[in-house]
Amino acid sequence: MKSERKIFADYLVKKNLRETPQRGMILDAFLKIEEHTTAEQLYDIVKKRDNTIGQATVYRVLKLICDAGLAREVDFGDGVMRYEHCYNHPHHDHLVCRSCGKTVEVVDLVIEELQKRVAESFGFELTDHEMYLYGICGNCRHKK
Amino acid sequence: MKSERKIFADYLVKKNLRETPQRGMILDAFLKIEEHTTAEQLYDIVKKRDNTIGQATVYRVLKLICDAGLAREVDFGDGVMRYEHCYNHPHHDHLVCRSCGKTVEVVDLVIEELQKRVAESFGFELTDHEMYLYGICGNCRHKK
DNA sequence: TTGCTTGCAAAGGATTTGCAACATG
DNA sequence: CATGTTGCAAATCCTTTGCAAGCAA
Repeated sequence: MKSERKIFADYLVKKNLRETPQRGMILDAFLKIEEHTTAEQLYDIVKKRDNTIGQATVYRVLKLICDAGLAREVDFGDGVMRYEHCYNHPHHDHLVCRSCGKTVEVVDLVIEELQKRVAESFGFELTDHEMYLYGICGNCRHKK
Repeated sequence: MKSERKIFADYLVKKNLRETPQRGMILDAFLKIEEHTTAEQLYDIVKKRDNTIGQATVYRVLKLICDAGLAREVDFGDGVMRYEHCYNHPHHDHLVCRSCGKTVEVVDLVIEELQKRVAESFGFELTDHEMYLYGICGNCRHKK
């Protein structure tokens, strides 16, 4: 958490941007949440501490946090962008329960390697990928 | 194309929905396009034949076409939903060029199998998945 | 002081919906 | 005829932007 704040501060300096209480609060709130968050959830949290804050600021700061390499956008295709921690949190994909929404982070190195090969076999140089596995989790299956 | 129309007609009957010239036109236009299409592109095409048609109708019919099993939504994450043929067009994923937007359909059975196993290893029963491979295609790489 | 930041409200873009007029079976 | 269906415009939803006032450096 210390180093994240430092990274953000350094990022602001490097980009000639300013440190403000709003930016600090939003970053702290984001760092405190371990799960995926939406801009609105973050806004609700921060508003409790300072009810004059605007949603636009949350959106703007979230963008900065991503830019600083501390967050990453995750799109589950439900129309709302989610954000997850990026620092000390290497690439991974998501397994999502269609029933309860629970998500699990997954990585499979063999899949990653095969993706690269598939891309290459079509003459593409793979830059990144997105993979969402949807299913029904054990809990939900047993409830039925 | 014959059978697609038949499938759609059967679907309408089964759901107690009606066959209308608009639905026919939109389905035909969709079937004629082999690439991914957006509602707006389809709207532009259909409007040439009948300029009184409304966008809402296109959106509504596109939903019916998906429901009938003839189309499938594809989300490249750029804020616009695309639709692709589904009939006689088995599951596949997409390889997308970050530079020119060109897309290639890909399938890798080993990856598919591994996805299932990864899900199972977390107690999930895989229902479906989405995989988008992003990269730079050969053409774009050589231009630079 | 300089010019980045903020909150507000309005704007945006894609998609959906309410509704009265209109067709289909 | 009873219901679906349509086009229109207004409404949504999430996110972005313009702007004047407010702050950081």
